[in-house]
Amino acid sequence: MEGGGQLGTCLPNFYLLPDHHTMPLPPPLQLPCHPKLLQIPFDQEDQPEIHGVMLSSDHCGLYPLPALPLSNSAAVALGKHSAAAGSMPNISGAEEVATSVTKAGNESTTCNGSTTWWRSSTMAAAGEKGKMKIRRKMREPRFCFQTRSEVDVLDDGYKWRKYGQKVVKNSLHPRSYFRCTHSNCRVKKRVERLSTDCRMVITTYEGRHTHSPCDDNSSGEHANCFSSF
DNA sequence: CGCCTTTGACCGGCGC
DNA sequence: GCGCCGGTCAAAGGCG
Repeated sequence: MEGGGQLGTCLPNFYLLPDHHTMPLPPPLQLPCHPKLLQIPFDQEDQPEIHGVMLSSDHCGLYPLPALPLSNSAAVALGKHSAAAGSMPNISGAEEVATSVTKAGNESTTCNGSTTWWRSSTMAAAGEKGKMKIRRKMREPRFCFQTRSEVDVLDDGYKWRKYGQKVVKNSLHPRSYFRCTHSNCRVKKRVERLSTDCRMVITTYEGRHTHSPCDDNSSGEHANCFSSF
């Protein structure tokens, strides 16, 4: 399964967000190694939307989890507040936390949006193939980050079921497709290794969880359960 | 026995 | 229109 060696959680459960709400966060990714980069994919050109935070140095905790109703400002402030407040011990300074937004079609190959990722959900919703094109541009929020790791699949507190693996062009390593096992939760993630550096793992989340991580871990393995969503 | 991974087939979008 | 490509499905087998 997933989640080889886990690194100890080094992040608090709460961050002060810019709108002055104290938002409980899900357990951070428990990375077996150092995440190097958290990229922020975009959304539609007319609806730019930040989906994550880019971290430029080594950290042992990230919060790209789709359960977060991150607004644009929230995503930015998440990094700034947490770093500046010194609540993330491994973050050396706020200046190392940056954000970026790219637009559709300008994605890096590591975060490249699929052309049909929305198919199953929209097909189910539409009930017929002919209506798919109408919904073509509807996108789930996505989080993409890059991690240096020996294991392919990082333990982010959620339970995933692998539903496919595909060798993609210009990549030496196959891409794996996962779906959240929680009922009524359609969050997906893709995991692949960089062809240029096999130590780097690219993880892309699509959608937002409708539940907390602890819903998937009733054993209480994750002490940082958040209960507000 | 239930849940998981594996893997080939299938489908639709997109570029030419 | 055709072929390539990425994403998903679903059957089969494995494992606890």
